[in-house]
Amino acid sequence: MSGTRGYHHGDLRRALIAAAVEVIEEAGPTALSLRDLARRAGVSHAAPAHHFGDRAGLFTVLAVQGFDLLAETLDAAGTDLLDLGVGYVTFAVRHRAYFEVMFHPDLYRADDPEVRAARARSGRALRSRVTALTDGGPDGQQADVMAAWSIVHGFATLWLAGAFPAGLGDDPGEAARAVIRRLFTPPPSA
Amino acid sequence: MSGTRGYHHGDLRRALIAAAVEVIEEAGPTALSLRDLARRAGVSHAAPAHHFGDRAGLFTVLAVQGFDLLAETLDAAGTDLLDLGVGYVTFAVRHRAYFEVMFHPDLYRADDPEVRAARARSGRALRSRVTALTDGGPDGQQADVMAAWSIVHGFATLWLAGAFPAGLGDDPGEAARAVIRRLFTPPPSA
DNA sequence: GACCCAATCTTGACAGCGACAAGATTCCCT
DNA sequence: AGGGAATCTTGTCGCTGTCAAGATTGGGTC
Repeated sequence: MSGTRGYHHGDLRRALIAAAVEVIEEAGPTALSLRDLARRAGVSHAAPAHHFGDRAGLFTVLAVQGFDLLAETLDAAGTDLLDLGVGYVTFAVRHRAYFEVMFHPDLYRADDPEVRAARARSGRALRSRVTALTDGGPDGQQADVMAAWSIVHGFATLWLAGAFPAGLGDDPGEAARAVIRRLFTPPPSA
Repeated sequence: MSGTRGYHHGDLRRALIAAAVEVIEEAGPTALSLRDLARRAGVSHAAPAHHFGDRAGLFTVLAVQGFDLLAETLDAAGTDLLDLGVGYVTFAVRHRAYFEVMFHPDLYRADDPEVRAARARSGRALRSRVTALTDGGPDGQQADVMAAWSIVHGFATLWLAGAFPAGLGDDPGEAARAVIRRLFTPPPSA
């Protein structure tokens, strides 16, 4: 499994995934082509089909890995609600390729058992952390989670789409901090 | 310009845009094919190229129309900050096709002058309404706008992606109201 | 160590797509 | 009535995903 020589690649699956992440990072999921990935890995044009079945199969694998990575990130985030949110935004920007795939269910098989499980893991991570850090009533807990999720997800999405005005610097985590602070707290009246 | 008979379609541009919105609504922007649109409109496969140049040209037109539609929606929204947010979410769900295109700049020519102008219009609408409804200091105004935008945009995106748990009903506006309430206000302690 | 099966990868082919070029048809204005 | 411009068609090219069939190799068993 040392190199790419020989009939068998040896580590093709991993190589294809790595190349896919790179391509998506640079040009978005739409630009991803199985034939291009095969070319980059130095294998024939139909080799990827064996590992992923089809294009949706590859995206399905990426979605699973992405949700697992997000769950780990959230579990490892700081104990503060702000740090948790910054962790979410940082994940989206650092692992942009995974993030974009994860929240475009039309790209992959969203009802795949592994996807459901991975998504449930990251959902549990987010939910447990938020509910532990807010004191909304029993009725308000779900709305608290949704609010926290919405504000960080919206920030990440808008940041990645380049929708925010220029001049915010290049540290999304820092910019996100000032925004997330508005959640659950009245604005600092001047 | 009565029907589709004759060499000239008469209203092809509008028909193609309408068909595009329909397709995107059902299957996402990725599924859109110029040849399919031509088929639906009953014209030859190369007819769309004359009106939009290429695929990105069509998405560019949709982005312009979408940002203008959003600007109108925000201008017409209620005077409350909650109503403004509900208006944003309602726009995203009702005009899902436009919304998805608008915030995927890799689909269209984001630096197109008309796009810039339309985006500026909707940006101004959002900014002016939010700053009028919050009392954050001069330094905090930008963060206030970004926070409001983030929470409604995140809610809309997650709702459209089917990321929220089931059982929230089918009225995104109502569900959004409980979430947006968390902005700038402490949670209702039980 | 020889053998066989399954996993892996290749070759070949097909239909659909975006894009471009060149020609046909029609509208509109003078 | 005539002519230019706008609109639409036909034909073609390379690219893509997907399927089928064959070639090669690794790993386990006797």
